[in-house]
Amino acid sequence: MAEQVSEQTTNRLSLYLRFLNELEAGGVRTVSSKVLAARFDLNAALIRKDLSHFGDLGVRGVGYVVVDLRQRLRQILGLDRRLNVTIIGAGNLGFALADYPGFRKEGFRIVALFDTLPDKVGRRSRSGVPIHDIRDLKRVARQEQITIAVVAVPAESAQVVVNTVVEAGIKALLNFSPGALRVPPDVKLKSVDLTVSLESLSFHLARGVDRPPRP
Amino acid sequence: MAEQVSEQTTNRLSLYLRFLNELEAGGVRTVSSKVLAARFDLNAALIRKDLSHFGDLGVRGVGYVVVDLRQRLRQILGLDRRLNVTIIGAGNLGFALADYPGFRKEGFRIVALFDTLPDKVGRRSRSGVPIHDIRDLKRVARQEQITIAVVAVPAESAQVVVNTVVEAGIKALLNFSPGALRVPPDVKLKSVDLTVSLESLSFHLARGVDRPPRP
DNA sequence: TGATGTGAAGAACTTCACAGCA
DNA sequence: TGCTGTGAAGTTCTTCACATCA
Repeated sequence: MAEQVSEQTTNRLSLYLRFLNELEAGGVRTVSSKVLAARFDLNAALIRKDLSHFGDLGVRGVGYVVVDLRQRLRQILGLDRRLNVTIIGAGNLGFALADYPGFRKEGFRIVALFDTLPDKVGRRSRSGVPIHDIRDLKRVARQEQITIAVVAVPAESAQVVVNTVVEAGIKALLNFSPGALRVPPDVKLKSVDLTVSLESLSFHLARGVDRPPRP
Repeated sequence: MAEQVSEQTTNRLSLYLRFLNELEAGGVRTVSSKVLAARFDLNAALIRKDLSHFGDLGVRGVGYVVVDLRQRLRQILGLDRRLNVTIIGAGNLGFALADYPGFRKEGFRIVALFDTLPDKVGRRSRSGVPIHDIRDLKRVARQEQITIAVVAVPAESAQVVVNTVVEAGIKALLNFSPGALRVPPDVKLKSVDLTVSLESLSFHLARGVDRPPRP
């Protein structure tokens, strides 16, 4: 239970949790690894392995008790506490993310936007998130107890911004800028590279996605 | 050279290409797998393996000729042709993506937005992308030769929208909605799940990102 | 009986180490 | 000599198969 848990397992835990939310809302009492597997097109053993990292969460012969597993997953994922998020970069993407309803749903709160442009600073996003000057990041981060930063700035300024964020003591970053960024080992950086995603699609189109599957 | 190439390899090819663009702009003649490896914090052998899937692209004792490798990668990734992209969902996120400069850079052209709301249809995004009625998807897709669709709609409508896109003959989808979506085997679906990404960060915060690295 | 938890087998991916060639 | 291309070894992740237990 104290071992390393892989990134892949972690990501799947999120998916399981989302499904458990639905099941609980629907009043379902228990769920088996088989049902979870069917839902996500995964192997049932993989789901049991994923969950077994965190103790014996299931009941033999029965499956997993929905309310219990849901609560446990929320705890494991750290969603049982307040998570204050900031978005750096009040451009189109930053604004869209600030108002993205999906974030709010699982308990994340977008508490601040940051930018450098004087005519943006002082304003608010549509949903009311205030825009601060990036120079105030450290102070605001402490005041608002921000633990996660979303970086949505142009590629050129990405590394500088990331450095600023790290200096402000924030240990978890979700980055939307392209390019290789460096962070200290105690900081967790997760990147969403939109260009890589599109190019991967282009590759599949170029190759032909319908070539015969492995023999 | 005709074998299966893994998703992971494909994604890295995009990164290599981006770096080669910089090198070519800087007038650099050749680059070794070692230099590429240092840049991306990868093993040099991995880079050689990635590239060797596509023939003998390098020169022993020298490395890779920048202009040649760049051109070859663009070809492999299917970027040597026009790639017309549509965005389904003219909400905050859809608009932000439509105007995202990173897409245009590598030759992707956002040619259309789609939505269902009558007061959005007929308008244009800031950068001038016209918004169509989703019911016209099939016609517009053919007219504009759209090969890639970006899905940025609320979770509830995602599967319906994906079905519509598939019916319109589009074989490559980049999806931003949460949840498990189904597509036929000849369609390539790539999903960016923002909630999963944030929850993965939350997990690392909860566990402590600075626990001792593997012994 | 039915579904979990898990050691062992298998598959996929990465790194090592070196032959081979400019 | 220097760097690629690649078989073999190593590592990580997934699936199989079954003992175990409610």
